Amino acid sequence: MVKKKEEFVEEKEIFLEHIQKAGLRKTAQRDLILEIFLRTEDHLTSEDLYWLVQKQDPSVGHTTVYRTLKLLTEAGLAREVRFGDNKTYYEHHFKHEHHDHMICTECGKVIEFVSAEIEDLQDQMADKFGFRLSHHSLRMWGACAECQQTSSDVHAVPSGAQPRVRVRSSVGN
Amino acid sequence: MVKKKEEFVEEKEIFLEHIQKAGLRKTAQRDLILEIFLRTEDHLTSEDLYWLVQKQDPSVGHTTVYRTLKLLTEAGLAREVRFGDNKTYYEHHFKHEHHDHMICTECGKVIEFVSAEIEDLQDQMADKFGFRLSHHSLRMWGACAECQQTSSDVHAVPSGAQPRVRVRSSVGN
DNA sequence: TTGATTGCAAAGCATTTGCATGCTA
DNA sequence: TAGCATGCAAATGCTTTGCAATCAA
Repeated sequence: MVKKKEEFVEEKEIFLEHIQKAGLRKTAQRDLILEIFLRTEDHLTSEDLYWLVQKQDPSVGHTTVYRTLKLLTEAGLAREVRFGDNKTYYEHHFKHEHHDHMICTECGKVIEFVSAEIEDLQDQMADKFGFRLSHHSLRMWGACAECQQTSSDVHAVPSGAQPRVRVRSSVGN
Repeated sequence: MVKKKEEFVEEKEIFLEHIQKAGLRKTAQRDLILEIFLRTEDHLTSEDLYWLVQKQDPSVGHTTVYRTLKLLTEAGLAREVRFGDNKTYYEHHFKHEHHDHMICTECGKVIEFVSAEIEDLQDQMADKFGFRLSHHSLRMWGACAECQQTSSDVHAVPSGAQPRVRVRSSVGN
């Protein structure tokens, strides 16, 4: 069973469709960038992704990675997130249900969580103002369980790709 | 009754205290910037505030406004917010209870709202992960009631100071 | 063949920093 | 008087743009 060839079929189809609808073209660079992006389950900056792409094909430039990430975002495959260090991170969006982030200001760990209750309240709040919601962002900063034990004097969010802990959770159960 | 002299007494005291504790100095520029910031109930960028300050004293530079806003934030009088146009806005923080933002992507209007229910759920979620929360940010983007009626082709958030609609609200009542 | 795509270098933009001068405490 | 504050210019860091060469359709 040849698994490799079959990975991310759906995502690639979506990308192709988006590209064609917009009258754009499929290129080797875009394919490679998409491929590597999909393989990396992490929060990546354009810079981070650029270096990963470099390993496979040193001829690809910064600009193309930036532009492709924008494309992926438009296509609904990626989502931009910011954690407060003034950089734009990208995460998978397709088939990843909407989630929010808890960011540890000591070690930089990012916990993803899903809360249907919070989403419901948000929708209710929007309704109340006649607001038609397109998207939202909830981030909570603080110290994670581990960092509360180890008292450290490092307070900056470390650079580099942010580890991702994915958690589905509702307050109730 | 001389009202003018008595405005923002508490805020100014807090600022002075902060300044002295840090071994810094009270200056005419800082006083002016604080004064104007406090008088302006809006979401302001450093740039916005700079121009307001310019009107009163053209000798004040960009840098000082930037630096002073940082100071005000440290002192707990201001809070940084971002609405997605890649600029840092500042809003009053002292004696303004924590609130969240609903941002109209058509006209740029910003609605502030407070939801105790959402805050509660956030706290519960943090507890669940042993997270000690320091602060959070919830923003919701969409089309406001007015903009849903007037179909316009303007989609960018307009530049300049963002109008602020302040609303205290809970979903329940 | 046409026009989108690429990569480089340069430009943009918001923000920060170095430094000589000015001014509080 | 000591040393923090200021304002200018220059530097920074991330992102975008102009453009000539390349390449997909």
